[in-house]
Amino acid sequence: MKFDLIAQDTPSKARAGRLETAHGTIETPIFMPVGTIASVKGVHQHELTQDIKAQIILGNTYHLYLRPGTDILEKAGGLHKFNGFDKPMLTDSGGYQVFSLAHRRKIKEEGATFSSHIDGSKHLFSPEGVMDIQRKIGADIIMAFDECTPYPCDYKYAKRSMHLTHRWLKRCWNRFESTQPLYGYEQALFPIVQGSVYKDLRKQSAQVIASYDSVGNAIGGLSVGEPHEDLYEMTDIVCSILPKEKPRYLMGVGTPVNLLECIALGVDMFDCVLPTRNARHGLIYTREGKINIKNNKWKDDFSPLDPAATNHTSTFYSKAYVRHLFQSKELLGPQITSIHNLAFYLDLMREARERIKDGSFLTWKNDLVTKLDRRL
RNA sequence: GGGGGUGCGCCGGAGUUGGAGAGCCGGGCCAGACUGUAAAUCUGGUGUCUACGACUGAGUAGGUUCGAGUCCUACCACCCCCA
Repeated sequence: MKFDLIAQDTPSKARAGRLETAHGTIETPIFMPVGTIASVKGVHQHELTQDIKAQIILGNTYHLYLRPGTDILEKAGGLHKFNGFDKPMLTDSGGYQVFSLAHRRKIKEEGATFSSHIDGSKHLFSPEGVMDIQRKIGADIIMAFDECTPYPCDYKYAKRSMHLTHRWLKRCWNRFESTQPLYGYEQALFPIVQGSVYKDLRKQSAQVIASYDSVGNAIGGLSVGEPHEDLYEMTDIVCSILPKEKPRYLMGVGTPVNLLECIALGVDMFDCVLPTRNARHGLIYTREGKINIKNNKWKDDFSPLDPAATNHTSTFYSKAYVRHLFQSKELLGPQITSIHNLAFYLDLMREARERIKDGSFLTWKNDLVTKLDRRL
């Protein structure tokens, strides 16, 4: 797996690059739709690849381990074969579930013990075990097992947690290095920076993560409720330390404005549930701001969801029709808005790449942020 | 034509020895929230007004009572049974 930087913006720190994987090339900056349970909720693989041209999607180790289970995924020949998505995939390690299912787990040096949210059964997630599971799932990019700390998080806890994440990383790395992919193509392990909102911890963590010779690096533990200024400040500090020649993945971020600002700080990869979750709840993104398609005011607006979009779904269906589908609780409604929001995010990334390459990124970004700020 | 039953919010229910009510539960409707997905979920609002307080209201019109959604009378509407 190989990453090439093909453009570097100035005076912003935005970059454009190419990450080559066994399942295809990812052009960065990129947004990766989240498909936790081997499915980007409500969106067909065909629509992902043909209509909105997603380059890579996510899966989740914790969820896939619980259901359908690694036996089934191995039998299928890996996640790509199982869900039919033949482009790159990335699996999160379950570190986020350490955060979001906090009341169902206990953290020990050995790992995290979960009681399943499905049937209550007990499971140990150790760094080694999580590497083994991700080998079996077979995503192109796999993530280290970390603790995603909550916000707020006191300094003492953040520091202790960061060190635990670093020790877990060492164990992940060793296991990863001593095992082979199961399906004949290369996998890459991305380590994750932690340190909550503390500059010194973030610097320290970034240095530790940078010392690994990984294909790419990730920034975790952000967008968990902290102010945007903290998100940007921490991202900036970490990006200044992580190696330039490797892709940087900011986990779980974010809003369209978050993405634009973080691209300007040197981030290359993003994922977030916002576009798909909001879509299912009727909130759609447009260049004019976000709108709630369920609102009464769209009932007779027969204009397309987004006439400027580059994909079929967003230009084909009208606001009034989609509002009607939501009012009627038709499944097609959330399906259309999910595709639309993802298309919006991917269009944004596409234009960002072009702007970075032609040198007009910063003014374009600033104009767009001014326009979208407070609304996205 | 005769007998019986039922009538309160946008809709459907609940609400009996007559005892505080703009007032319960669903739905609908109107809004809001959502950041490595326990989320096709959750939260709030939904009589009127001169609006941190007032006013009006239970099919309609009367009556009994300290007090009526609840009891009585007439009428109206709808439902059921008999002709």
